[in-house]
Amino acid sequence: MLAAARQVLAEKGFADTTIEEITHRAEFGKGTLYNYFPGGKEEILLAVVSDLYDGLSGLVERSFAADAGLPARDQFRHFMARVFAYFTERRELFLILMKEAHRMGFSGDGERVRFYLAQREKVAAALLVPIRAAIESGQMRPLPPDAIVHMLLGNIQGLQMQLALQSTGSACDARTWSSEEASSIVTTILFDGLLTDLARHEPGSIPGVDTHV
Amino acid sequence: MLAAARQVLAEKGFADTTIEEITHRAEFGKGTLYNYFPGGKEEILLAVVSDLYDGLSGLVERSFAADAGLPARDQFRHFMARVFAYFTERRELFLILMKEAHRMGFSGDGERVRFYLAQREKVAAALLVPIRAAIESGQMRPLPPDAIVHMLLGNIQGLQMQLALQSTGSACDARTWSSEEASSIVTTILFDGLLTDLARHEPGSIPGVDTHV
DNA sequence: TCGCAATCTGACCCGCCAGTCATTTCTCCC
DNA sequence: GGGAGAAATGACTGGCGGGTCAGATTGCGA
Repeated sequence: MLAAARQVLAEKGFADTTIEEITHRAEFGKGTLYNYFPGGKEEILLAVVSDLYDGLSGLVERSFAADAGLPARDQFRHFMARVFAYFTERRELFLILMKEAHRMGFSGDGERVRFYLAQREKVAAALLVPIRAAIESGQMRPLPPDAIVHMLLGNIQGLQMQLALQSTGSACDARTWSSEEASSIVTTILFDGLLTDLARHEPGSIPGVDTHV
Repeated sequence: MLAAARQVLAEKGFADTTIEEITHRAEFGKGTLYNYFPGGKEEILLAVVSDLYDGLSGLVERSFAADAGLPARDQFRHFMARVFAYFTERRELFLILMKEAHRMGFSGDGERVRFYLAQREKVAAALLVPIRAAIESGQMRPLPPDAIVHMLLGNIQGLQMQLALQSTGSACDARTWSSEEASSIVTTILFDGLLTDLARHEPGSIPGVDTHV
């Protein structure tokens, strides 16, 4: 039942998904769905999203547990390759993330927003552990860990979008990347930075800003 | 009219927006909207999104033009601060980006996908110019420019989401960042990398990957 | 085999809203 | 002022889909 909902939600998005399509694909009657999910469409969306984030935070925990002891850089590179692979095999999860999950955070409905934040927190909390560890062991620059989490997630999403879009025909010019290449690139940028050594001044301090145009 | 549509779309999202609410807020009759936008709801969404991306790519061009001659690092730091400020002042644009723009890229409808890619291309093309320049001048690591674009956009979105969510009450523990702080953090990570010098081995090469768990 | 409860079912109801179009209001030129 | 064309209007309609509930089906224990 959840599987059917996941499929349809990924294909059409919440708004265009009809209860009938879900139940039909699950080979159930419409009323049955309301036995399991009295809250109707809304509740089933929440269940699917909650599942999704559980899967993600589980992946975070398993990945870093498997790589305990390795240098931080390798831990994160492996982790990202696994995330890319995970979403590549489960396209529908990524689509739901894109289409529905994020928009919940901005829905204006306090209830939903709290739910969304709680979901996101699952993943963020799991990621904070290895980040804090890497900072404490002196391998990672002591920047605000939350910021690192958000950038990491943003990067993954950005590249994953690129990977997803390139498969949607389109893409015209760009060559395509495998998830290994993608994770290498992300890791290089994140850990080593974009600057060449030539242009590097004094990494380690956050310089001040004056940016008024 | 577009302004009204922008407001309502930002508040409610495409699916929950009614034509009546747009026209009412614009102080027009419903029929009038169909004079200007015969394509109805769909067409008005496209118009708003197209506007949005024009604004963004304009910002890219203006920002880098204003900073021509500065080191790449400063150009990009200023640029990001401007983007954060831009979206902070125009919350509704960011909300539309979150709620509607991205999902178009995965809508399954070829027409929409092509439109979305064209919009995104506007911004990507504008960003490629300074990135290529920075690589050619030896200031930036010679990674695939498209990848850099996507990561940059992903980072901006990730942090901007954080900025937006922290204002939505919530946020519990985390302290809040200004757009200057945010852009400093992003710049530091992007340009200098996460590694401390201690842990840095040989920046400049992209190491191979073997990531099968 | 029967009876009862738990589960399933889908026809139906009802509110909602995109899009239409006959009518009214504006505008501008003679 | 008058008239013709353009622009604006909003009551109306058709259909669509979320949610309900009375009845059908199943499963199980006696």
